[in-house]
Amino acid sequence: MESEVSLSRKERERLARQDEILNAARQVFSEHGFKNATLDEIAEVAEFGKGTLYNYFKSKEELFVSIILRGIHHFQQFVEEAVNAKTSPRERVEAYIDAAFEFFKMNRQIFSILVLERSTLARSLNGDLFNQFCSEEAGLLDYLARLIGDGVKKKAFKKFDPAKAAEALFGLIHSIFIHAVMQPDAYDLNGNIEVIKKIFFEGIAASA
Amino acid sequence: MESEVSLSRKERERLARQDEILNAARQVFSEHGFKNATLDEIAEVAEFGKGTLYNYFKSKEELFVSIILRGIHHFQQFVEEAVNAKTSPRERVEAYIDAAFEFFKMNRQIFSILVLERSTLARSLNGDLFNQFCSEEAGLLDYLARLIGDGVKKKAFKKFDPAKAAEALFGLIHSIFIHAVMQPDAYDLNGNIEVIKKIFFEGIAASA
DNA sequence: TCAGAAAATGACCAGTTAGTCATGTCTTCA
DNA sequence: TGAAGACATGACTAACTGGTCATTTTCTGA
Repeated sequence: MESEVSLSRKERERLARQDEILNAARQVFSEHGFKNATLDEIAEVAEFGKGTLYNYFKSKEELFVSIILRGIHHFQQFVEEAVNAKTSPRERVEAYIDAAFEFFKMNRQIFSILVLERSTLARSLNGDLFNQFCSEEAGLLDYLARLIGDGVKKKAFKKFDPAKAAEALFGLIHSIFIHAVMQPDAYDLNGNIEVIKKIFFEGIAASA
Repeated sequence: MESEVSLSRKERERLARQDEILNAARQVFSEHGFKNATLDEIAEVAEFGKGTLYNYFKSKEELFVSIILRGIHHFQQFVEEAVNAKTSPRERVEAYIDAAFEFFKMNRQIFSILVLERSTLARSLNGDLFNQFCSEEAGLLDYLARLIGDGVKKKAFKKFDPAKAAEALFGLIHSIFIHAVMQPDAYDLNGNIEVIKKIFFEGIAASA
């Protein structure tokens, strides 16, 4: 009984091995996509036998979803921290956008999974796991919608349905992620961030 | 030699059969996605033997790409017609947006393929076919960029890089398509079109 | 040190499916 | 009418891969 607050060595070791597997899987999934990735390759990269993977995860799907849910969590934590450092609604939304891209730059692998596969998840996953994903994603959207709704209340933004505006901003961010993932070199990421910020806040129409 | 300008009966019949196959394939691909769709099901829906499909298409990939390229062509034709009916830059871009959604409503199947699979095409297709798709898609983007560039020149729009603004508008439109495809019922399509138009032209920031 | 538990392993199985091809059917036209 | 080519067909094959499990290896505690 040497564990008081923390986990026993065995438990820690088990978690460390699970982490190894998750990292290997993230790499392989991000290279080949869910369907094309094979458990044989994941096992090889993780330096475990294939059978061992099944001591840690019930199925390929569950392994995949674990990676995605982890990624979403880290992302949400990261942007919340950045947003909380600001006070005015506009600054907070800008902080959100900046943090999103900051996180993207640091976590390309998880994003190439999230961004490229998101739209086909419904077909890749069984109902339960897909619903888990959906509610996590809805959480992300809700948070952004609250940020925007706050700005609307404070008259910093025009009268928009916050949920719809959040969806739109997601779409703008998403489109840049996709382009950046598909042409990793020679993509003017920073320039594009400025463009979508300017469009989202000011629009393209010339002032009257 | 009864054919002068048009095709012989044989050629016409062949094209008609090819069309049947394409229609069946579009239906099956839109239901299951590229990877999960099977040639057996396509053959069954088309009411041909599986072997027959190979008299018309070299491979599953080629069949898939044929459908996509056709879809893109029809889309481009349709929006150009709508855009040409207008003169001012803003009206033309609005016409583009409206036409895009009009076309979407009339062609859900092809869009559920284009929108859901676009991001994974690089992994589904061999290099040549993927490049074909890319250049077609680049054509779509170029056209929209020219519309916007025209507005910038005429001072109807702010000084934006037209290519980047076009990408952004694509992202906005795309995000609505995805949501609409993923939750076909109970999605306020028209409301969302208005929102992205308002955002794209005016932005969300309250006027100073 | 060693017996028994826990964990790792990878050959194997079963299901799936893109693509083939030998055979059968239809069309054409002399 | 019938020979010859064109076209349709679906049973079959070969390749792939998620998941299993009997066996081996490692760990643990007395």
